[in-house]
Amino acid sequence: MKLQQLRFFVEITRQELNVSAAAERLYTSQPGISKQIKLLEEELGVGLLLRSGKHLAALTPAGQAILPVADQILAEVEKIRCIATEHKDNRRGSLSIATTHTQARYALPDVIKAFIKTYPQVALHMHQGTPVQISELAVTRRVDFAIATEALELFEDLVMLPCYRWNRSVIVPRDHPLTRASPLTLEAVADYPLITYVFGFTGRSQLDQAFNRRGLTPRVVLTAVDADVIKTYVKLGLGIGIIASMAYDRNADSELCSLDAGHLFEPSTTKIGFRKGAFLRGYMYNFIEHFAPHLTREVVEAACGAGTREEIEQLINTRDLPVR
Amino acid sequence: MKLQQLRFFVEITRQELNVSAAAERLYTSQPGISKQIKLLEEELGVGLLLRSGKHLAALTPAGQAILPVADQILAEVEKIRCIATEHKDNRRGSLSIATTHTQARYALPDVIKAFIKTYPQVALHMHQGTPVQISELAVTRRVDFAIATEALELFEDLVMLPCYRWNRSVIVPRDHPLTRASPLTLEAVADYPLITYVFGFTGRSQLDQAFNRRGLTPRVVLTAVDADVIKTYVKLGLGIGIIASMAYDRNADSELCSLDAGHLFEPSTTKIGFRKGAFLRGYMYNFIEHFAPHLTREVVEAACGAGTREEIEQLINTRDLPVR
DNA sequence: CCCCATTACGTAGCACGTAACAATG
DNA sequence: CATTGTTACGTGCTACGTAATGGGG
Repeated sequence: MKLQQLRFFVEITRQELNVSAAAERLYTSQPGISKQIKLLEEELGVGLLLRSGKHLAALTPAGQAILPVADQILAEVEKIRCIATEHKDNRRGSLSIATTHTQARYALPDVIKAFIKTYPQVALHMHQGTPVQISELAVTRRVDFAIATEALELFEDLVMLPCYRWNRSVIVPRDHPLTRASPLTLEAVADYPLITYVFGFTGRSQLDQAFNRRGLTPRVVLTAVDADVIKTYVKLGLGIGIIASMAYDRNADSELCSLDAGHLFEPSTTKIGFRKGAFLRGYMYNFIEHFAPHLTREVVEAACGAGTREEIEQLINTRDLPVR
Repeated sequence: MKLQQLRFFVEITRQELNVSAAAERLYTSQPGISKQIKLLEEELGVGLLLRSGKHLAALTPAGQAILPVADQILAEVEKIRCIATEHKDNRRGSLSIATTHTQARYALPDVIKAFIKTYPQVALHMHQGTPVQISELAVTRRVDFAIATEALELFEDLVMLPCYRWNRSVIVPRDHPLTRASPLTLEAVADYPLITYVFGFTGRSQLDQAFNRRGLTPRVVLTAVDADVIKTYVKLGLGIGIIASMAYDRNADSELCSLDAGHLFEPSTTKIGFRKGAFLRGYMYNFIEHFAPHLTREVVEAACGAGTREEIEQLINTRDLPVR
């Protein structure tokens, strides 16, 4: 058995059983892959792929059972490489982060800036996507970290650490009637056409929950994935916006007025997630701690050692999180 | 990176950094290993082994970090082989069991007999040793199962499933005064010179505990690892014996009398253990279930999935175990 | 008829073994 | 001086690429 053979096998399944595509992705020839797979099957004495005529149709039961193990092996080979690099030069490497617009635009810049300054030799890669896409990137090891408020908990293979809590503000054009409503109530907010996040983004679920619980059905006229778009349409007078408080910038958004709505909604928690069993470089621990000071290396390592999410929750009490 | 290189590296550490010994054990040449290690270090860009003069002195920090990952990879390669064999022919294979004399001689024979009959193509290997040796064999994957009453719980890397409970009998020569003591008491037992198991074997700790709790210090004149030896010396009149009840055979031991002592001692629990993450062949599940009928495949799989020992205890209530 | 997997075949690279060498206790 | 690790070198194997073949949709 060769590591290559496992690599070939895994890649074929990743490419939906298309050997040619796998060959291309691995920069090798398609007959080479074909042959190695055949050799592997021969050595194991059992077929891995079902051939129907001249193309691959499915995995055999053996193939299905072996695939996750092969995948795991390849991940651990990477882990060895990673450990080696860490010991060779712990200031050089790369860091891939997948996150949503909100985090990338409003929560991360300061951290990233400081990080680049501390680790100029670490290549940073930022990926953006929906919470589900982000999580999948982390699960499939294409990024080191996923940072998001939603969806991370859906993936069993992610270690997920709460970073900070935040709440929302209602943003309205200057001298909008709501600026005089004091205190601000859900009912008052529900009176106006609403512009907010798309479902599945940036704590949208908590938002809906709050209205539902009060039996209110706000008139949502427009949804967007990011606060910048929302603010733009609020400025156009199409409605009032509800966005994460951190997304309001007093200077840049001087045409708008921000009304704190922290008392109207349950706070949301932004989390950082990474694949279980991943090897974290020294600078990765450092990044996490920059982003969420309570997540020291010790805490993160303890959380990795913990088996279940309940154990992690015991380690990190959500109520103690910093609030933004 | 090649699997061989990892194999070489792991084997060198297993052989206490002796490359020649590793070469011998892997049926290859020592220069070959030397070179591959060098290549591996070169590829990773970091030393794995510290050379002092002309022999290896220690692992570098990188080597220490990489070793367990390499070991894990090799284990998973084996796992793949194992899965393949299972799918190829699920009645053929091998089963290695490490256990103590007591289990091998008195608890296992029936199970083994039935097993061999069901799976004539499975090569059975029985290893004997102290509970600690047995556990280590399982941890280092040299055997599939460890079966013992003691020590298994000391090894974090073992999944450990309770199989049955048992208690002790006092064995005495025919027409010994104790045969007329009714009911049998600890005090009465402590009056006579005692022959029983060596410490660390076959529930010896529970035995000591019982006496201690009553402030008794029995006069132990002889200890042995197995009941056969104990019985021999009891027959010679050197003292009375305390052995696992199952070790008394009415026919073979007709010169001796067995007095049930179940009311004097806490029952002991015999467990079966195997390395975490191991792939269990179909016949292995079958073996376990033969040995401990409550450990069905479903229960065992659930226990493997469970993270902690507490979770396993919830699955398998010790008080519901069969008693022998 | 195009796409895709397999077979055939040649080559370049490399893993491994033998032999010689060096260092250590 | 015996043991052990490294260097040198030759060879046989094999992984991989190119070209040709064959089946399916």
